[in-house]
Amino acid sequence: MAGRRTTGAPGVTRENLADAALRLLEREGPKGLSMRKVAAEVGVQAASLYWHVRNKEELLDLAADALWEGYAPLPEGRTVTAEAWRDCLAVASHRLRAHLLAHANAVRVLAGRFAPGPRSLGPMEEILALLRGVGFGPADTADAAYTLLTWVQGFVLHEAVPMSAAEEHGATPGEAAAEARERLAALPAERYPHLVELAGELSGPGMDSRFAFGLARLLDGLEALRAR
Amino acid sequence: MAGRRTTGAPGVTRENLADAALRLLEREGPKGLSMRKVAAEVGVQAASLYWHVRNKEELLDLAADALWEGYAPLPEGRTVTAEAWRDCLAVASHRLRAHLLAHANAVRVLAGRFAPGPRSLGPMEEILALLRGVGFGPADTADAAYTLLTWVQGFVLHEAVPMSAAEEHGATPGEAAAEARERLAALPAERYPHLVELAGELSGPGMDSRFAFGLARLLDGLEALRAR
DNA sequence: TCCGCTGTCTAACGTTGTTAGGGGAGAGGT
DNA sequence: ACCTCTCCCCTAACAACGTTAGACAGCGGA
Repeated sequence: MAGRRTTGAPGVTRENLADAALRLLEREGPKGLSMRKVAAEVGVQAASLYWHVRNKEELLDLAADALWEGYAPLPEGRTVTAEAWRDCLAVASHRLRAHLLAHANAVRVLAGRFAPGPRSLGPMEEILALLRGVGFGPADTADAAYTLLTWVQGFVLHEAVPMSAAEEHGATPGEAAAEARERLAALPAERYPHLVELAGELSGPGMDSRFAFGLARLLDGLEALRAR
Repeated sequence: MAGRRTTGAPGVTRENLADAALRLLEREGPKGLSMRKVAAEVGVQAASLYWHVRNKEELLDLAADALWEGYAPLPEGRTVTAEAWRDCLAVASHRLRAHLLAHANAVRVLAGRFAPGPRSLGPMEEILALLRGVGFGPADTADAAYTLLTWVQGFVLHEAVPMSAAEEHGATPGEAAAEARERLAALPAERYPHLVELAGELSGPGMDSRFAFGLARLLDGLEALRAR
């Protein structure tokens, strides 16, 4: 038969459907995700999916949760010292970004869909634990974790969408960045003086350092709060 | 005839198509946006759209740009004093959030699509000007503006998606928040101890104060950088 | 008058999400 | 042995979608 699953437990389960959707998303891009293709991926006809899943919306929720499969919690046991909390939060943020960036196509489709499943709450729990563990109060912990997570996701969304779009168009990241820079520099300078001036700074491929900058500012802000 | 445009200059232009798409998005939600309906909204058959627009993707880019029509630049003229830059950045951020939140349905569809048009760069230019005006260097300005914008968009995305989804489902924001809290509280406490403990703090409808918190931390971080 | 351009139309293509209804395989009871 | 029930998949079809091809009406200029 044509399309058969390749990994994991055999049956047609909700879990396998979510995995298949994710696999398809990553392989064929956002437009390549249809019920029929997901069905084919698990070796079944499209209508059969509706036995396991209410509709496509629910499948996407499942996929959004399955995205976090294998997102390991921080190296267990070692409690976070009061001095090292900054570094711990930093590596947690970097891991978060890396994980999302590794599924750029999925991020593009599933953005804003994180919450329905328990697995997608893993990162939140991890960060909450970190903050509470070093003395932040309940309210501050909740707000700080929320700030950090929304920022990382907003950042990665901006990073992943052009990446995934460029790939779909058959361009390298470097080309895409260069084109973005040119578009900025070509703007009317009297209306957008600073954008034109900073075109080079804004559209470089140096996303790593940009992420580090934002993270440092955010952690500085949290440190100031903690110092009170 | 059935559907006719109601405002603006008469012809079928790219601009009017973008407006119609935006209007439709807000009125009927994300699934209500089809080429046929946009065409009907401007009083024309679907195929005619392709004279003005390459495809739906391009229409959405246009709409993402048109979202920023009427986003007035800050009260002109008055230069920002070195003491007031914090407040200025804060009101700029609040205006940004309010503007996005006023088009929650559109945000849900157009997320990550901000960049193609010049109008959507207005907020960026505004913030760049502010930062440069108070002494930040070129690189810091670019990174800081990027951080701020990505955070606001990530925040609003998380805020707008459940809002728009709940409305589609016919629920009030309060009900949606209560349901979210219950879902968090019902999680396995041994796997997600902090999420369960902080369910109340995390899922309250107090989005305004949560936004203010994140903004304050970010501005604190920027202030620390500037003080060096 | 004829030409070419602009902007719309009708008709159709293939694909999508989704529903209705049928059927077979296996378990369990009698 | 038979019946029945539940589970799971099937085929067939629907309306709606994005998109293309090609024809036609109105227009300005040669």
